[in-house]
Amino acid sequence: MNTHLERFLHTQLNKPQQQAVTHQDGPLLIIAGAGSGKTRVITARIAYLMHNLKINATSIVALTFTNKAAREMRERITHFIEQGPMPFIGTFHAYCLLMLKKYFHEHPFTIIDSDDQEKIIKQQLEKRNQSKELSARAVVHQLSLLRNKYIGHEQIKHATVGNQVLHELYIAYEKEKKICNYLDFDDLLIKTVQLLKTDSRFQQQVCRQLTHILVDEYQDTNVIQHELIKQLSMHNLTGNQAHVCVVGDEDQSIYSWRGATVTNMQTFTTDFPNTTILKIEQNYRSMESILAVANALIEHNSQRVHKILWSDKKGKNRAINLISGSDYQETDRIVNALKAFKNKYRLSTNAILYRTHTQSRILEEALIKKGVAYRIVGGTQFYERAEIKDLLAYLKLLVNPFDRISFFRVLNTPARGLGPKCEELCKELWGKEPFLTVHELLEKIVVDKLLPNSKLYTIQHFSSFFVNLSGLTPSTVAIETILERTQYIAYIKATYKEENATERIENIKELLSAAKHFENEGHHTITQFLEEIALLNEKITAAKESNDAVLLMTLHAAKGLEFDFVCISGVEEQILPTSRSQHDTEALEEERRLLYVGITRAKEFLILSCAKSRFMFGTPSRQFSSRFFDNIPKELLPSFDSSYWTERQTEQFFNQWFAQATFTESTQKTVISQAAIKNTLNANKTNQNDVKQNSAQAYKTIFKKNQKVRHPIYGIGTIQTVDSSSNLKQYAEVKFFSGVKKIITTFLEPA
DNA sequence: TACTAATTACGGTGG
DNA sequence: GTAATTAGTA
Ligand SMILES: Nc1ncnc2c1ncn2[C@@H]1O[C@H](COP(=O)(O)OP(=O)(O)OP(=O)(O)O)[C@@H](O)[C@H]1O
Repeated sequence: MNTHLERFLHTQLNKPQQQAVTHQDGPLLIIAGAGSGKTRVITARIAYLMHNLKINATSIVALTFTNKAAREMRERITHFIEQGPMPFIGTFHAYCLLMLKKYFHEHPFTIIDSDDQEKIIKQQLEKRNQSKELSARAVVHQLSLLRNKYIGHEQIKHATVGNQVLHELYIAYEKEKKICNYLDFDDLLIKTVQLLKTDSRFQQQVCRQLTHILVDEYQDTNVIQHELIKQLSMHNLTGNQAHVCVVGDEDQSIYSWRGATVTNMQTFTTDFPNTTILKIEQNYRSMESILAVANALIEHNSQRVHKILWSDKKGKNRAINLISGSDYQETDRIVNALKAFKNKYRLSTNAILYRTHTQSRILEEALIKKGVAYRIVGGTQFYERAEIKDLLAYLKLLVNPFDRISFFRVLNTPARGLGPKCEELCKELWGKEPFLTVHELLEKIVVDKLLPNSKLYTIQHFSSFFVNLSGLTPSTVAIETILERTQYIAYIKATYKEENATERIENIKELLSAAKHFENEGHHTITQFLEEIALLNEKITAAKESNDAVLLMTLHAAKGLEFDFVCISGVEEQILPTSRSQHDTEALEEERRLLYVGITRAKEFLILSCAKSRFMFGTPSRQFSSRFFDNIPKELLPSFDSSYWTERQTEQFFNQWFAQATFTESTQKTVISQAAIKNTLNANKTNQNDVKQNSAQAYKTIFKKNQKVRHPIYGIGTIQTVDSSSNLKQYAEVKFFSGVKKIITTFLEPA
């Protein structure tokens, strides 16, 4: 018996949690607020099942929607289960892929991402001369919603009746995928559910041993995932329904844009009769002053069941609203805050969260400049980079010779004279004979001499790239051979500038080391490699968590995680809530939940940050603080406008906030707002030296007419005139978005 | 016919 | 800032 676990069960869980962990009769639905220990229940329950009830690892499956949340679960479980087999813990998509890989062998398949989906639709739209009026992206999204909402091809098709265009596009899209042996992400779920319903052998193999199913973040599941759980629970050998345990929080539902519906939680009891419902309202994560902010905010949503979370962690003044003059200033302030907190907390317990990936760029710049280690989670992802996609396309062709998207991607990359005309010819031939492989098609072009001789030689050369390689070739060999034969590195060097080229070559090396990594794990062939990376988006780094770094990620990605210090950047109108949700109450409520999720990630300290101006799509824009601030009483969330603070003052501010807050456990009466304001005011009077020092330093920077410069408040501008007549100060007239301003050059830096 | 350089369009959260 | 598109050239 694992005494560590025993002790944990008795001392580290409250009553409802214990009940949830040990519950054995029928389905279980746990509705509990943020930070109330839902994930802890799931992980402890898995450990309990394995240790106390001696359930096999293979009989347990734990699912969730995002990679990050899945990883969090997996890591927490390793605290209980050090060795021996682990149950499957991962995303719905990963689980379905695994099942298809193991038990579905009718034909090999290639997994396509949303880029590829858009390409297929775009082609269809072009065929129909509608590529101008409809965006491929919108169509893909539309189809995805339907395919996640309706079960089975017929139902989906039926759902498109009434929209002739969508109907036809759906049919054409499905047909194209079939010809190319493609499965998109939605298909992983669709196919699995379909097989579970119709293929008794598949059903047997998948469900035979399955007796316990656990789902985290249930509020973010969509109809087909709900159906999957149902199917999975029905067919094990015991003849009884598998034990289903799901946990969720309606207030954290942030994926409705991809079909997630809290209805799944509301109707859970009807789909799973005799469900026991448990509720937990104690929050163990956040200081109560942070939780108060979250509670106040979420109260403003109309579509929710009233609940108030409470916390025992007494700490005052832990949440503030920080206002900056510009986005650049905002990032500087954030870095300052990080530096102040660094002494107590490891960097990796800090996170900067934002609404959109694009916001990360400017943060990244500031962090590099100030030498703070950081790690961006998600974002422009490794496997989305052009050079990686090119190489993977060659590899995918080895595995699936019907893969047209990959074929057209590499046919003329590196450029070899097989341009649009050649592409046109291929499409025409495939129109006539859809079931030709890429190689058969090229063969036909050569044999029938459908292009001038010089081109035919090029085609033969292209075909020779694939000779002696197959899906069974070891990954590294295949990658190296393709690199060699296509002269890909030389092409990169010739096409891109020095820096850019080396970066791309680095990425290619990274891909090679990922291949080596998987070879060492026993996935030797290129087929296996592609399967392994199909659902990945980040690169594989050997020592992932070892280097301590601040985490940067979207609010969506942060769900299910927790950090000592959280800073949410860009809490502004147009960003959070996003401009697209302005007039849609439901969408606005989801934005509010998104902020709620962000706030409730913080354990000790929280900054909601906004700037008065920001570069949006390359142009500067006046920003207004988010309407959500109006939902939070000022007493709970004091505001500080830092627009005119010097760096010294900023440091002092954060140091003081931090120092004061750390001893709030004792009766602490001064509120930070007073103390901090006093402090900043004093600093303003006494810190003249700062300015002088700065000016002496900055005077060395020579500013010229037409030079692009950056100002902490006005952002980027162009110098019109420079006035160096005074020997104390240098002035410059700078043209900003907001107009021409006369500025002391001390405040400028080259942009 | 294809390549290169210049111009223009576009931009949300994830698997 | 990037990707797709377009105009101009080999
Ligand atoms: N009974 C408990 N006693 C002490 N600490 C607890 C208890 N239950 C949970 N915690 C701690 O509270 C924090 C939040 O728990 P957990 O992440 O499981 O919550 P959650 O409900 O999954 O949160 P969210 O829904 O926000 O993702 C964790 O640090 C966890 O270790």
